[in-house]
Amino acid sequence: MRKLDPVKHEKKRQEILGAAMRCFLRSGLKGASTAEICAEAGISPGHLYHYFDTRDAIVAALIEGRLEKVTEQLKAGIQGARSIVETLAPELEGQPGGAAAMALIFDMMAESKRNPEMGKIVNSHNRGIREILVEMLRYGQSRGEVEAKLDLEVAATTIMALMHGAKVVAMQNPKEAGKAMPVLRQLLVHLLMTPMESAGAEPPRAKKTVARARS
Amino acid sequence: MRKLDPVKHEKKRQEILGAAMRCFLRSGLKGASTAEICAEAGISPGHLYHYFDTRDAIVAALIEGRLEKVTEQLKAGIQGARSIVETLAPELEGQPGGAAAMALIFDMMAESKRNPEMGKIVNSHNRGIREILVEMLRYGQSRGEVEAKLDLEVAATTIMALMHGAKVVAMQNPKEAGKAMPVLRQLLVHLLMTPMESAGAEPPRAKKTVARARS
Amino acid sequence: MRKLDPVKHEKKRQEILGAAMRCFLRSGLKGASTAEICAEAGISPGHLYHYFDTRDAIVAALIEGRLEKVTEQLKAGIQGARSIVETLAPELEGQPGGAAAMALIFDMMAESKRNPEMGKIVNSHNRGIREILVEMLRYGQSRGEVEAKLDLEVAATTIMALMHGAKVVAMQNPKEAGKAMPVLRQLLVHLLMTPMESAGAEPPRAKKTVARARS
Amino acid sequence: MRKLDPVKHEKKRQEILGAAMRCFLRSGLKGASTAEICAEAGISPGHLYHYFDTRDAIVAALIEGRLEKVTEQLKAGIQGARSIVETLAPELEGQPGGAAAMALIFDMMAESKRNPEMGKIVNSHNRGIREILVEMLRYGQSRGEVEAKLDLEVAATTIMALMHGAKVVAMQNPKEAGKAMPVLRQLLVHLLMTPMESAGAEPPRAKKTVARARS
DNA sequence: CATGAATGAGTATTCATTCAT
DNA sequence: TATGAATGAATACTCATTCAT
Repeated sequence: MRKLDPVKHEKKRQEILGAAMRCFLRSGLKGASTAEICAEAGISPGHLYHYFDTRDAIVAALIEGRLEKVTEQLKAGIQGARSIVETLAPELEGQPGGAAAMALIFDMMAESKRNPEMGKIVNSHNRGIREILVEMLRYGQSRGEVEAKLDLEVAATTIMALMHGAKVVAMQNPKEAGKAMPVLRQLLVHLLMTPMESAGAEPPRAKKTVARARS
Repeated sequence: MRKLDPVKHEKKRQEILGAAMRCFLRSGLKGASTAEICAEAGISPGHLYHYFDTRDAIVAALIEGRLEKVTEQLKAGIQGARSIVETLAPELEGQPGGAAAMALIFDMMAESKRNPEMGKIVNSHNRGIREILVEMLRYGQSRGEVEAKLDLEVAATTIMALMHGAKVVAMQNPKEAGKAMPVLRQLLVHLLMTPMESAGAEPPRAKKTVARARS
Repeated sequence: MRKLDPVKHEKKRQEILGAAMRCFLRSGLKGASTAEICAEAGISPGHLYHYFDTRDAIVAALIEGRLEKVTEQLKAGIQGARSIVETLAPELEGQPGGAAAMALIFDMMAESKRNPEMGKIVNSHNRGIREILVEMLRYGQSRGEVEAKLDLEVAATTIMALMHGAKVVAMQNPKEAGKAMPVLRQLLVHLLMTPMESAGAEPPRAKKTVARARS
Repeated sequence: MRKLDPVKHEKKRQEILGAAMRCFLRSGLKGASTAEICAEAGISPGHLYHYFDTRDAIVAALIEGRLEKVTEQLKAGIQGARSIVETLAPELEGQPGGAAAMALIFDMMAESKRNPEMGKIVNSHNRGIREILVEMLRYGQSRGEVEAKLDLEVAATTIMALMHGAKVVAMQNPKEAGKAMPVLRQLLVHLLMTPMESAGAEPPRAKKTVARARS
């Protein structure tokens, strides 16, 4: 008798989160008020707090959810045995939600720099994504898809930069960005595959080698 | 809004803009209130409206100023007869203002997607920057620094993606990003030197070089 | 509000009242919310209204209960055949609950001035207490413990003033108040023993002195 | 040009405080909302915060003001060369504002137990009042109006208890309280003047006396 | 040019209470 | 008997902006 229906509760929670997402897409992370969210969700202002302690809790849940989704997609890509480039290609293109979704992502990034609570969430997920990328690259190395001597950590960071950069230009100018995507893809290929001329001589600390990064 | 002494007026205006910038860096584009700005600028709330019709006008002026600065820097670089890579290198690295400055840039980008007024400003400047880049690349071609067959518009867009991507990772994880910057630089070199149409072709210039990263 | 098992119902009611009292002591009469009370009582917000029609009903019940307790204590004192001074002495000292309990009493007194419903309750109990005191004094007269000519109604009011005054100083400054209590007790003795009509007369019983207090 | 008219500012501030006091008298310290206060003062909700940082700041200012008034009255009394009893007599009677004013005083006392900020204010003023009383009593001793051996600190505390007790009964039952006031006055006289029988032998620590107080 | 008084809609959040289950 | 979903008015407080001086 304690919890009559935790399933229903969670369902409503997700419903509200959906409404909140629509509001944030429409009005921005700071621009959407609790009133707007309640109206969108079709609930009373007080009722919102039955599901979330705080407006920030909604934002946090949303960021977390979004990042989890990205993580899952990457993970799914890695397990799908497709080539790394094919797996990452969609990330180099626009988001499904379009410009608004990307604007929201930038809102979130900016917010995570100012609100330490969200900074933690975002940072932890960034780390998670980089780990996935590293794993993906390592697997790529074992298949010969990725240059063996590549410093995977640094490569992962670089890939993230490519992904984010692609998103920015996609947001600002989708048309031009579309044309640039194949180029970005070629840069990605180049990053993964660069043939090393100084191949013969690899000293333990790899003097003339490529993509050597040290933590 | 009448100005008796236009010089002094403009000076004060810039002073206020400086104060506003400090506030925006501190509290975000939406987070800084006019009250905060007035306090920082040492003026009364009413007086603010002698210099700006609206809070948004401050934001617009600030965005405009910031973009003009970037444009000028690029222009200065092009005229300094340095190589393209050298000119663009600083853009691949962190901003002077640090993470806060980058967070603010993302605030601005997000805002420009939602506020059409600012969208216009940002778009026009984006176009300006791309034109500068194109010009820069064309000049590079004439010097043999840039592959002749490169589609300059597309290359410019790609460069902008690299620049933005670098900023994002620099904001989120300055340490790792520092290591990735040389790699991004190598990708830039590759972009300029490679005939991108011939997919993944053999780059004759990628000799001792590519993607060597070292902290 | 229907009660199937009146005994159990009343038991639960008292349980809730206890929880409410703890909340009121902690957060004040206005400061404690129904939510806080429900949490403390371990029941759901809706369930509270099976036992009380209104938040005010809880307050009323609590005031009533508290006053009944005081009344009973006084009655018990009177029947215990102890001297009046001994019976009243504890009332001149601090409350068991300490400062919080006294603060709550003052909350209640203030509330009773503004909420007529509670005013009635408090007034009726005040009258009850005065009657008890009068009865007590009359019995004291019959034993020669109380001056025969004393106006008992007035004396009872005065005693109530002493009791309340003691509580105030005990709440505000328990340390100093502790030293003043014996003095108040002497004033009580003086009140009972002196024919008050003869203004400032020579008190034959004030032998070994009054009001000598030491810091 | 800095401050156009600090006098006007202070005047308005006092005006608002007056309105707030009326609200607190009407609805209680916790019961009066900022909206109610603004309406009573005839200002907009936002404007209130031009004069006070916080609702609590209003309460604090009000408590402080009220206590200062009491302090001044006592001081005026002491300097007016009237007898102590005459000076204190009005304090034993009802407040000018009637029951509501007293209810508010009890609200304040209760609040000062829960809000440390106000606790400080109230405590400091309580100390101030006790010091005035002590001074008053010392002066009385020099005039022979007060028994020489009286412990002035303890006597002051006792007097405060009488004053507060008088207020409580005045609030709860003004009619009966009116009759009791002369008795309280006699108790006060008794407290101040009690002739010590064990007068000859005053050991430093007052052995055989009565009203020996010890914590 | 400059002040600060003034506004009123808007902010997130809390509240006592009701109701379907 | 008991739950927790749901309400909507109320809470203290902030905001960009206007205006008389």
